Amino acid sequence: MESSLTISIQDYLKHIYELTEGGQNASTNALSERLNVKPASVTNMVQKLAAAQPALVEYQKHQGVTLTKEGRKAALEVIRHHRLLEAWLVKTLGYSWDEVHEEAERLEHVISEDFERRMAAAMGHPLRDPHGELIPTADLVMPLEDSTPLSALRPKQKAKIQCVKNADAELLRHLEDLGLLPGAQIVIVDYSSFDHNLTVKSGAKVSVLGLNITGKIFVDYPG
Amino acid sequence: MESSLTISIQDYLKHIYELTEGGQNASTNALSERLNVKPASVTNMVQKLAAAQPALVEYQKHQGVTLTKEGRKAALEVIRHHRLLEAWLVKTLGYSWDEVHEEAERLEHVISEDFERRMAAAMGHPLRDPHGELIPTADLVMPLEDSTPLSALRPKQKAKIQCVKNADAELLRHLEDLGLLPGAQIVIVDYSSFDHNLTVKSGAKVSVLGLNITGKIFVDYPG
DNA sequence: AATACAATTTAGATTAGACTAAATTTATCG
DNA sequence: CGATAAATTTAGTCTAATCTAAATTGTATT
Repeated sequence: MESSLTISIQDYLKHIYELTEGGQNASTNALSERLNVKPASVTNMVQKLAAAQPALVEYQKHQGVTLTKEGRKAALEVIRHHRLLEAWLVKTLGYSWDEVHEEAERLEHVISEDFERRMAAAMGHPLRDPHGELIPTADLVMPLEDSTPLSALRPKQKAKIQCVKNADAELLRHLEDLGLLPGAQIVIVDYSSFDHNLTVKSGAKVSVLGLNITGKIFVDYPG
Repeated sequence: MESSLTISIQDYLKHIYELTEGGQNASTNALSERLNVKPASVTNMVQKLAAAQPALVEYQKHQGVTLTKEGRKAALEVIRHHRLLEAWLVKTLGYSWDEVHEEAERLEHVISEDFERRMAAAMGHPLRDPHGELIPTADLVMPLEDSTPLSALRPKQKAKIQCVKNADAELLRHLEDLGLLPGAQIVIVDYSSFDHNLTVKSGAKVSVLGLNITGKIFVDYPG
């Protein structure tokens, strides 16, 4: 009985959170895509959710959904579970960063708070998961990102890859082949609007555009 | 999509398996108790299950349920997950043997076969879980128990505790306090039908009857 | 063999979460 | 500013798993 929220409510909260990070509302259509549920079903669910849990979720017809502060915490709980699990599975069972997401996706809903604490402690309370994503703290605060999007860098700048966001397994494997994992040192070779050419420290030259990239690569502020 | 069985079907199979180990059928009432579901619901579910998965489950009105060979394998899969998870959680996250059951109960339904393999490999393919229960093999065979019920021992016999079955968390804590964990050396002090008195190696004298015992303690054949 | 009790099943209702099709609202753009 | 497209919601249906209450079947006992 650790949590009275059903699995799918946790999923709704998580995806509402992710869609509202930029400050906007989460539209039923956007949620529909992410959840693989038809828009009409999302409307229905979101209406019930807002009626049943007004402390978590705010909904207005045709305006989409937002989370309350408390709702955001509930979402961060799920995200913390997910990211700790990814880190844990990579560390203790040798999962690779492209395999680990799917497994964590299922486990995140069923682990106890005790499990969460034990994992965190066993890893020394890590700040980031294997993709470099920030892990919400135990008191459910999302730390501030202290790095910069790739597109903010100028040619010749040196940087270290910090985080690879929203990439699917195939892209992750590709990036790994190229050595573009979190921690990799890179130098910006050429740069124009969306044509990011960069060289990893080893000297290999890669076109990020050539990877048909959909996610974003974040890097440390260069020193 | 690893498995097309829903969670509750897995639970039905697992409990049918456990109830039919002695060769009998599993009655709807017995299942009802274990699953915390009303008998009428069990009948209903079991009828649907047998209709939908005749390769797994056999059902006859008023005669209860049995598993086919294939059904038994499906059940052993869940039991293997459970026992590997218990071993894994105890080993890597420091869970105690009385805490670990509940967590494994939830996780057993959502881990992948890959997860199962990785755990098994990481622990060197253990034969028993923390309670001493045998872990079904990777090809889903339940190994033969090579130890003996406590009640088969005679006074003065020495033995080593191998397995503590079906005990709840409270009893497990009590047994732990007394040093009666798997691996403990014991000597049978007195014995009469159900009044098992035994002495642990350390010298403490314990009445197993006094513990109001509900599970069974299995021990190695004494040498 | 008759009766009574327990176990099991049937029948019908309920709930949650999804779906489709149709209606409505909002946005866009000549 | 009105027409059309896109997004959203409404209304009604479906399925799975449960429930309760009532009916039935099986079992034991005298």
